[in-house]
Amino acid sequence: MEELIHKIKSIIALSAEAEKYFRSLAKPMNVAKGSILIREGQAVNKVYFVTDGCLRSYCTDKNGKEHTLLFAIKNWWISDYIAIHNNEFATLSVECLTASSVIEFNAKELNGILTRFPEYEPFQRHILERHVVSLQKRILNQLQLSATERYDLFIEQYPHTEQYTRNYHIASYLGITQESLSRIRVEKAK
Amino acid sequence: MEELIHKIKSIIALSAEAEKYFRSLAKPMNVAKGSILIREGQAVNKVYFVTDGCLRSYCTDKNGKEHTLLFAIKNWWISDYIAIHNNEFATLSVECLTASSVIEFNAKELNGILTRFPEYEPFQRHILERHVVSLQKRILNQLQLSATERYDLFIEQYPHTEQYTRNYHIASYLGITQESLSRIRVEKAK
DNA sequence: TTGCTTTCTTACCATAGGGTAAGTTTTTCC
DNA sequence: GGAAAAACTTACCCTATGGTAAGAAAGCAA
Repeated sequence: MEELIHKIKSIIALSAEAEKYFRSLAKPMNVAKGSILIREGQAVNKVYFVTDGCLRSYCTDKNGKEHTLLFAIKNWWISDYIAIHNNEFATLSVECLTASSVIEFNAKELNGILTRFPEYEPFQRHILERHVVSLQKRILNQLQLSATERYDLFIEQYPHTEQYTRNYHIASYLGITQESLSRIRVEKAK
Repeated sequence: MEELIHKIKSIIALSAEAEKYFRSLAKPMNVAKGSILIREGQAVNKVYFVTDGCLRSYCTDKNGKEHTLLFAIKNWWISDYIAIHNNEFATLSVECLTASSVIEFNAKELNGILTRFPEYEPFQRHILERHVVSLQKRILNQLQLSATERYDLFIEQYPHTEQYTRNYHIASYLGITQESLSRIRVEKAK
């Protein structure tokens, strides 16, 4: 929690009052491995800030195959923003991959802070801009890199994440099958 | 221009003063087909709002192959946000696919409006949120759909865009070769 | 219109990655 | 610690998409 506050203060000047309000919305919690924080098809009204551990958001396609949109590690936010933005039911699930600590916020309340304390806006903007940049890079990587190159990049970008994730979590993030990832690993080991 | 102002006013209450300032930053211009507004490797300090026509942003990979990140049609913004956010030289180019009308803004100046008129923040947030949602959907589509399905979706999402674009523009957006797209079209025609 | 250039199509074969299923290893949990 | 479950690997063959190159069509310029 203190780290998050500190992070916010590094971006904006947070008044004592706004800080107090922000803290009143925050609900720190520990979540067990395997917990589902957001479930496909249900209403979404929470967003999570990860203080420790690793979570992922994923969707399930018509054949029952899972596709990972995001791994969230320390200092990332995770939720189903598509559902929140469009005011729809979740099309994504958010799953806890290892025992983690998160701070839960009610999405509407967290948005409300922007009305009450407009000084908070630049922080939110910072988060969103960073998010846009990382999504754009992901798309460009998907378009131009081979599966092996994407895997190498994943290892580089999420250095300690592999220990928390199953093989098929990573495969479903890279857009390949678990078996292909296994083959890639064999090749790399040589 | 009026449409953009109108759009802003539908999201936020824009004071007369802020509107005046906003207008002072806007530089409407007509651009010819084939113009390059942002060039890979150069400094980026402009963002463009499309009022008419069609543009695209793309990168060129190590083999000289182009990959389209975005088609921008009426009412979309386009630039190299990766470069702007990271304060780097452009890794993307922005090209005009048909004679178009755009409004040019200096990126820093446009950002400055947020400092001067914090009331503008929610509009910027709206743009960014919409952008995040559309990028996330694109990634999920890329992960779960076949080339044919992605093409169908493209036709649906960009209904009149095909007339402005070359075959290889669309192919490079879908993540396939021009030849594959050609084959897909033949199949669909049957 | 005529020719030149660019784009699109098509035929051929090549290859990255997918699917299945069996076997192996690792993890879980009692 | 040991049985059961889950995850991972491997061998086999399959399919979607890629690459090349040649030819056809469309766009453009004079």
